[in-house]
Amino acid sequence: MPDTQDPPPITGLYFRLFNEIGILSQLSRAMFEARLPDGLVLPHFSVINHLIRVKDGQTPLALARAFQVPKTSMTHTLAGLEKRGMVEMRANPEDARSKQVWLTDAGRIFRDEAIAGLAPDVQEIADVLDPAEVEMLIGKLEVLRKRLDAARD
Amino acid sequence: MPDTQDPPPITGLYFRLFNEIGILSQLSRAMFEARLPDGLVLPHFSVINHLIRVKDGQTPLALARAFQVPKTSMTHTLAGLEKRGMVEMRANPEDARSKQVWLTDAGRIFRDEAIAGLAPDVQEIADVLDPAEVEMLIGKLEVLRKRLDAARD
DNA sequence: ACTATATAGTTCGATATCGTACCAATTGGA
DNA sequence: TCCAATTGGTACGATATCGAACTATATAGT
Repeated sequence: MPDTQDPPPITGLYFRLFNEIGILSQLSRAMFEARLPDGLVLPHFSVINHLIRVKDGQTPLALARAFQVPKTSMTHTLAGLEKRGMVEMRANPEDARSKQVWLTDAGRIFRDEAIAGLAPDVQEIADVLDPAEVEMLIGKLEVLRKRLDAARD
Repeated sequence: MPDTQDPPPITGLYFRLFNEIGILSQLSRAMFEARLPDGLVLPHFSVINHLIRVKDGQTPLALARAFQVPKTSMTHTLAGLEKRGMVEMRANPEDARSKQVWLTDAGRIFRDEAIAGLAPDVQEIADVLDPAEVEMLIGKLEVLRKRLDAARD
């Protein structure tokens, strides 16, 4: 049997951090999706929310980049949204290879209802972590994300 | 067109937090998996690592609970590990319905090599976030996780 | 002891994710 | 003006994830 070494303690620390992040991602996603209409998952909501917060009429590729997912994944997500009437895909008048993604009324309603349904959950979380702490957390996590981002290829 | 309301600012803050967590989970997982042998993904590593850190001989159900995944997902992960000779599944002498998961030498070697291969990445991250900050982050995230955990069913 | 219920694990089907390969349109030199 | 390289998007295949239903064993109540 090979002797198995413990990793350097520092490495273990960072492992724990990413493990915690992974579990939280999984738990929060599951909680979130439990509130969404059947067949819709987090990326569906995220895309709709992004189109409202930033602007609609964006191209699929721009959305894929915004969410750091492969463009094939975005194609799939958009197909689901279009099938359910949440968005409309139109030709891009500026580039015939490309398309534009436009929100529909159903899409806006879906987003409003999802946010409203989530409010109780958010309240529970606010009980254990106050807004100032959340701000601080977001700041640290952003630093981390930008670092990982820069390290990609 | 229905008028779309912005969510209360507080809700938006928590949204940003979970969004950041989700993106980090995705990025760190992708980076990690790029270092693993072909066909092995994060859950494979995580299970092996857990068996070493805690103890092997655990049942599939115990592992599923430790990772907060459905038992069907664990069955799938373990099947992949067994196919690659990283673990051995044996009957549980205490309960004929159940099994035990034991590490093999190949499993231990796989884990050591994965950790070694990851060291450079960890170093890069340590450059932007020192260990004390990481400790603090982990603490806050744990509070959050326990809250979400308690809210499940 | 017997039966109802609970538990451990797998099988199966649906959907998500993502890499490779492909097509069509665009762009940037010669 | 061509043609090569690039870019936007999709089709397809492999694998991951997970819920529902199923089998086998264990346990609890009578």
